[in-house]
Amino acid sequence: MSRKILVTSALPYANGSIHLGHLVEYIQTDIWVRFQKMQGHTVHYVCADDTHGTPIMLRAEKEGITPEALIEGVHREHSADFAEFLVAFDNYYSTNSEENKTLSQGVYNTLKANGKIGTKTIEQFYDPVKSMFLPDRFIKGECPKCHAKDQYGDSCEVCGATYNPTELIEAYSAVSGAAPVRKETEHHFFKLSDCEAFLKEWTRSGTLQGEAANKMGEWFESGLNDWDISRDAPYFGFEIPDAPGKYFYVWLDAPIGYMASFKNLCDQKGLDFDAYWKADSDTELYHFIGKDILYFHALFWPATLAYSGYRTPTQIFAHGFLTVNGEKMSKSRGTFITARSYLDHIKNPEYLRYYYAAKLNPSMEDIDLNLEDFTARVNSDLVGKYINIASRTAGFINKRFDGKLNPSTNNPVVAELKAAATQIKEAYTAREYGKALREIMRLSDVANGFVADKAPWVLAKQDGQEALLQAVCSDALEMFRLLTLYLKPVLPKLASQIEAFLQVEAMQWTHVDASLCATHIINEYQHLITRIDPKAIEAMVESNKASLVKTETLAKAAPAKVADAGDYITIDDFSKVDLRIAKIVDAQQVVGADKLLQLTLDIGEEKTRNVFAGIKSAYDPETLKGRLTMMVANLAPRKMKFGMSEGMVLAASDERGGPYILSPDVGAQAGMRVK
RNA sequence: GGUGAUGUAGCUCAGCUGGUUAGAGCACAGGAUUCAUAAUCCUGGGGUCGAGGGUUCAAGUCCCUCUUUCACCA
Repeated sequence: MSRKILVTSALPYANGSIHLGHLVEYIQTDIWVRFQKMQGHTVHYVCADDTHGTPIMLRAEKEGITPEALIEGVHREHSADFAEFLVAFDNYYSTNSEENKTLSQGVYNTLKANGKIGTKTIEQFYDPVKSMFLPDRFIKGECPKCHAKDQYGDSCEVCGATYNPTELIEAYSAVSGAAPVRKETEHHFFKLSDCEAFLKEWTRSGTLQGEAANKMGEWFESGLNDWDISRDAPYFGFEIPDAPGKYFYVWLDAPIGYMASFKNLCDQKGLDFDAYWKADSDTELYHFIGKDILYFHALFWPATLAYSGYRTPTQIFAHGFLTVNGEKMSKSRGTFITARSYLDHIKNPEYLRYYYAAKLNPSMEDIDLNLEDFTARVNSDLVGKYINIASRTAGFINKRFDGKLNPSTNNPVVAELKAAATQIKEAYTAREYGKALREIMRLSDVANGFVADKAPWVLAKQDGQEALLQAVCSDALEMFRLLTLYLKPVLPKLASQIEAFLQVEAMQWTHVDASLCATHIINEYQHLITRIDPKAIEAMVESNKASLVKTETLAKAAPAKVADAGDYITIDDFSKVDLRIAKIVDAQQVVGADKLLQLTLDIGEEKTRNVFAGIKSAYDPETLKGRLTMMVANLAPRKMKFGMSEGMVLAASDERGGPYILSPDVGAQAGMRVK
């Protein structure tokens, strides 16, 4: 019976590149989707970039572009990465879309009509310079436990303590450096506490893995709190319909992005959206996610759907994280490897797909990418065992029989391979990819054993054994065909090359029962896959270290020589320089200037100062507005091409980089003398 | 700190509801073979199953304590 299945992977945040950790999920999902499609089911696989929120807004600002331009560039990059890793989405969309806006607002309105939305006035940190509320991550300060400096607002990276941003000592805004103030604001909440009975029932209905259900139990025990779903302007996202200046928290519209992406696909393909999302839908809906976002997908998401009139997910499949060489991915060790870097060095994405598949199971355990093991395993399994079966037998068929096959009837090894189909199918279905591949490799060993046993190279030298030689090699290629079919969800590109080589149609699971029959003609065998050169791995790791090492080397470069004895100045000499803390009230591009920005500085005088600073190469004017820095206030005014410059802003630079303007510590005020 | 998971041969991992001398692949050693872009086949060495205690006729598998690593704490 053909099933109708909608599958999603979590939406990657449009704030960075896809790396090997992300790919665990997309490869896991893609394999499952390809497998289900091979079964003849109707499957749609959708995803999108998650584009909203403060980090995106601030990054765009820092880069001097609009958020829309930022996410468009990232979308292009992400799409290319996924395509090259053979992750075959039926639609890869964006949460910043009309469909998503309409759906999000619709969900909100229905929740509200159902009495599930409330408002509460809360107190939050506010950046008075930037005029915006600050997420915890953007508040830094001294850890209240171990007194480490510059720790984030939620936890300390030095001692591991967790706390509220209110507990930070000498808190400051990571955006402007200003001391945050407490400010009241009204927020909208989704009354999750009202949904407890529903969620307890839903959790128990087979929708979650065992470990995930345990985790849920823990959350139920500590009690469900209402969920804060609004954020104040400025915020990059969707405005709440009946609350001007309030926006949906990114985590509200992100999962709705699954629906929006599918809606967009429906409009392209003429599919029935409601058939998949209406409350009593008989289609299946599966979300693949990382264990870190279980909370959002197992609590908020089903509750949101249930109380806004939609169906809930059939199952949530959570996976663990990726470690590299047994440790967390690390930039300094060169193991923080981007998808692009892998493609540049290793080139073949199917190696990684194979390795991940060999490691994946249905649990939430972390999986390890051991680079030596990766090389050994791919080379041995794929090249040594699997491909070798064709490589060692196709030559005889091509050279001696013009590509014509003539298999035996009743080969027991072929029968064994066919009999394994059910077991392999069950393993894929249950996301037991490791188990499936172990079985397939065991069968490859059996096939190689068959070839060794029949020794076609001996038959080839004996007169009168032509028929047997042809049968042995034909049977080996039939085994190769079956193995390829079993591996196709994992190695789709290689499988299609092999389909061309064997001259067979695109393989479906039912083709297990087919056979390469007598007189079938195959193409000339060409070597399909090469071994991984360990040097490529080394080069990849090195290049990911590169940027960091470069910085280190530069840092070690001799700093400018400070002073020779005799070149000292006196304190009086120094006092001649009137250094002041200046607030950058305004910053503008200077038309016609290559290096200059025009700054309007407040140093506590009645009038602001106009200063031209040669920092255009390093700063976007927008990010400077509101910042505090330091200037020389008593430098003689100088007429420049673009106007009068009434002072000088100080900035650091040498061959290692720059210019970097200075920032005073928290507490400094515009106009204070620096001495 | 609390909670969930995790620790099985050098490496990466299987071991279902407890049941004969604990398995696989890779790596390693010996042999065979030479069709295959050094691939394949056969044989072998190697583990007090994180530590300690308990339940049981019987525990890697159940219970308790400690410990390793990872994650989550909205």
